[in-house]
Amino acid sequence: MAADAVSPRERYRSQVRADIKARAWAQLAKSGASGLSLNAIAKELGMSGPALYRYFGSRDELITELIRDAYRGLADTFRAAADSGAGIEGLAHALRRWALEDPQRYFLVYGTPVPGYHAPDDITSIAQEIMAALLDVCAAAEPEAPAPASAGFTAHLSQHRRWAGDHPATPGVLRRALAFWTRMHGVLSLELAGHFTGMGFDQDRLFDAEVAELASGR
Amino acid sequence: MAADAVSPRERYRSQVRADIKARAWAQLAKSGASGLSLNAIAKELGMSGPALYRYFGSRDELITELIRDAYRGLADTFRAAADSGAGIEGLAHALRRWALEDPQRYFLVYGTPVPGYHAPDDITSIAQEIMAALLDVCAAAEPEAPAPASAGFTAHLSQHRRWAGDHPATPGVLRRALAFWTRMHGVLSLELAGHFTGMGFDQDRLFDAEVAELASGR
DNA sequence: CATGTTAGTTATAGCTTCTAACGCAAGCGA
DNA sequence: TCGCTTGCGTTAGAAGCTATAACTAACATG
Repeated sequence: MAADAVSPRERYRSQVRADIKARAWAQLAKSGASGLSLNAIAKELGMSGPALYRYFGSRDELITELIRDAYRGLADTFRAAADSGAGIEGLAHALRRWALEDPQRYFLVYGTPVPGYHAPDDITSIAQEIMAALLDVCAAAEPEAPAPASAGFTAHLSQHRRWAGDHPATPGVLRRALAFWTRMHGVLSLELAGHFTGMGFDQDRLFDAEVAELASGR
Repeated sequence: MAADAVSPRERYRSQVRADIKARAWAQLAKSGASGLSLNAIAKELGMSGPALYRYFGSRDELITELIRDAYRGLADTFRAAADSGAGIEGLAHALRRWALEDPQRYFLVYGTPVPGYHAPDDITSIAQEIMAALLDVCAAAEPEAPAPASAGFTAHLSQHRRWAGDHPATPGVLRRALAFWTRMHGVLSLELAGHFTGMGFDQDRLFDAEVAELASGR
């Protein structure tokens, strides 16, 4: 029955944690990760600084939680796209929508690394979920075009496929998944960082062109 | 005669500025931009905190100077490669060498943007130098392969080429330069951020494969 | 030599993260 | 229902940061 009934204390606690994270996301979007201030969040919530440490042990712990949620959201987005039968183009556009929704969230996952920082294990396992969904989509896509220029590397991949876990992907699919990752990240992160602003061309079209070349096996 | 003789004061001043920047680069490589501390640098140089403000007006000013130097170094690297007749492969490997030399320096240019920050004009003009060198190399490369998948975008580029300045590049060259930028950045920044570590494959080979596909017009 | 410039100092304000010690109130078990 | 425990929030404070202000000492120039 009420085996999963949460105590009022826990209800309140998780509510406050959610409030804190909501403010943290807002600050992150406005000022970036370096501008995230626990003190400021506490004041916004009407409580005084150190109270926040009841909910998150440190600033790093809060940021790690945000990173975890970002990975989780991206994994869900990829999984939903893969399960709904989206092809490579569909997955690419789902990725771009997710990224444009909150660029700083994207950079939390794929942005500048902090030299000392190591993500906890459960985050790397979410990263594997993302890769698995990507492999699913690539495997279901059109039979791969040859791509002779990187035939050697594809052969290399067939002997170094531990990162794909137990996914039954052909070497060509592995190659395609890596190409998806590197190319989509390349065009997307430059766009999100604003390196294309003022250049005059249509950024939607650039992305679509990259997707088209990728999907056509080129 | 001694019209360009610098006074001992100026000599000393620029020497101290250089010392400060050297320490700043070291801190940056070790702890990233967020871990850069003016106080720590001052103590390392044997002077007390506020003395440093004689040389740099603020922390932001110092970081902007580092960003400027990073852009300058990348522009020089590109220019040298272009002038020595390097092809697309040569330029790509020059870029990768420069990036691996100091990953945080690369991320200073192409990493996570800080929402409020706008680079001063002289930095964006260095960015145009970089683009010009890239266009030179792409223009001198093999006659462009068709790349039919993005023919529409190439046509779009031919009408939005203000960003190329007065460079006499064909639309195909413009397209190729953009592809170089997005793809090389994609694979490089993932490598530098450590997203490939532990995946098992050879990162040199992945980069070479991406370069090969790019250079073959695919 | 006198004067102005510049590099360094200390003191201080205001911000940050984070720890420690305390009070109060809400929930839980008997 | 009573009392105990648990946990939340408080203030105080340490240690760090950026940055400014006021002052001193050394230097360069008229």
